[in-house]
Amino acid sequence: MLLTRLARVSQEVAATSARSRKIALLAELFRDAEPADVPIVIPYLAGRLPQGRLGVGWKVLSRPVAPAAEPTLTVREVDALLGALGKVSGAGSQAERARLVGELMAAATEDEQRFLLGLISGEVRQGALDAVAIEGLAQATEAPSADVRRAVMLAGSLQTVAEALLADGPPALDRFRLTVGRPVLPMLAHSASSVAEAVDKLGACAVEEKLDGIRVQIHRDGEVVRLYTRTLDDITDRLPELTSAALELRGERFILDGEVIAFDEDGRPRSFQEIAGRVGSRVDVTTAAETVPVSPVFFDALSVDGRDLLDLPFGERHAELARLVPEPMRVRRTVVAGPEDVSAAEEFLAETLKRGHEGVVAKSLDAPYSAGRRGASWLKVKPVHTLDLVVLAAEWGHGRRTGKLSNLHLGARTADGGFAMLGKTFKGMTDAMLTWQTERLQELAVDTAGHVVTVRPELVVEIAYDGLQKSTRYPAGVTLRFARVVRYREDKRPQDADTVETLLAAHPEVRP
DNA sequence: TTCCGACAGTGGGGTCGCAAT
DNA sequence: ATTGCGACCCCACTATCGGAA
Repeated sequence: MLLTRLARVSQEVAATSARSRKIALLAELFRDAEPADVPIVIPYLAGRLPQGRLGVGWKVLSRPVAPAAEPTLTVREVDALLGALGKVSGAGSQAERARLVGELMAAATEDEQRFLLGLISGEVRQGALDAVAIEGLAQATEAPSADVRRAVMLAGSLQTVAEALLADGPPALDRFRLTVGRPVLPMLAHSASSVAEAVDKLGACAVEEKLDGIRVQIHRDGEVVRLYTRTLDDITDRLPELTSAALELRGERFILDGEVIAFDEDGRPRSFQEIAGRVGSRVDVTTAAETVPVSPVFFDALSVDGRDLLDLPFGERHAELARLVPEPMRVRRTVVAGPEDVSAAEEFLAETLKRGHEGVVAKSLDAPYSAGRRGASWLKVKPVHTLDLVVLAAEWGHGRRTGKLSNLHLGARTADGGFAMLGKTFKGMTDAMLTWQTERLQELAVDTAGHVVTVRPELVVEIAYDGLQKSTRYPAGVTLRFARVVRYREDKRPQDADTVETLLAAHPEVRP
């Protein structure tokens, strides 16, 4: 199949906003793909490269290359070239990668270049990723979409399911079962603004500590243990403590879901930054393990002794977990009967925060494990802090925010009467706010060159954030975690904004 | 008819590791 | 040695479609 066909379909998919139309367009293309093209065409149209990342980013992609006049590239040629690109390493590799990208782009027409650019940079912006591609695949093969989706979650890969399905038809879906050693996409949580709201929605539920670490799925088959992250990367070699912990458990074969965290000498949880650094360390694992030893804390069991527990209600899965995992290695929790019990849940949240954790997750006791989905049966509750900060500058947006000032630079007052930048945010704005702030900030602009518009520090904005963390980037030595806009405070003047001093006082556990 | 779940998009900060300077 | 870049951890929120209520 020619790449130009994919580029054209991707453009059509992007042009329509109707999801049903996107699905139909993808299905038509999938039907026409030759078997050898399938493992390439499916991920490409889901906006992803089968090779994953290539070591090529904006720096290389932004170099313009004269396009070819006629479309001649086949998807298999492109795949072969990108495959080679991903394998380049060692000295001179950056130049070699740039050369290969240049070669590919020179062989592509203008439309194809645009498509390849989006693909390699991970920004296809066609309004269809895996979930829509799954629907398209289901339509193309006349398989029930729920079955296809389930198979993809269990395989952890759209591509393998697509190949099997297009080769052998719907019966091939039966081959995808929960298997120890093959990671499944983890279940995710929604947010609730309070414990009361969460308990109200769920009724009888477990309220569990929410630990601020790294999600881990642990597989044991006899003496073999493997660990996977939320995105199904294998991190077994980086966390030897977890392998030991898994081997000490009573079961021989199981899949558990949990979080990796670390404690300091006083038994307080270490900061997310320290844990993420540890999990990210690959080269000198021994030293990293001595500096920041980690522990697993489990909260769910997906498979025990070859039995698939995914469809069991959470209450029953937890009973299995409790049989296998001793108390200290399980997440702390309390069970509430319903809204009449909300004070117990609130008390548990207060205790959890006192122990230094992030918040709680309320989980319905009768919900199955919805792999890969952000089910409404898990609701996280975290305390939210707010500040009044001053807008120091704004950046022009991309994609659907093109032409709008989007990303705000936020400052707090300093002792000398100036402002210290604490970070940026583009979150929480409605379209109306984007339009309004684009106009207002341009009135305040003092420097409009480049993609950052610097403004007079006069506009006060209320910002919500999850916490403070250390920073080497910002002048106060700290930055806000997950900052988002609540509303503009036109009733406040910049001299009414919060100061760095009060911010630091509110978070005594964080020192710049 | 209205409501709500699921999705895609828009990027944020930090850290590590590798290659280039 | 230091710097720049890319990959991957964590994440919030809004707009929109389309099925459920």
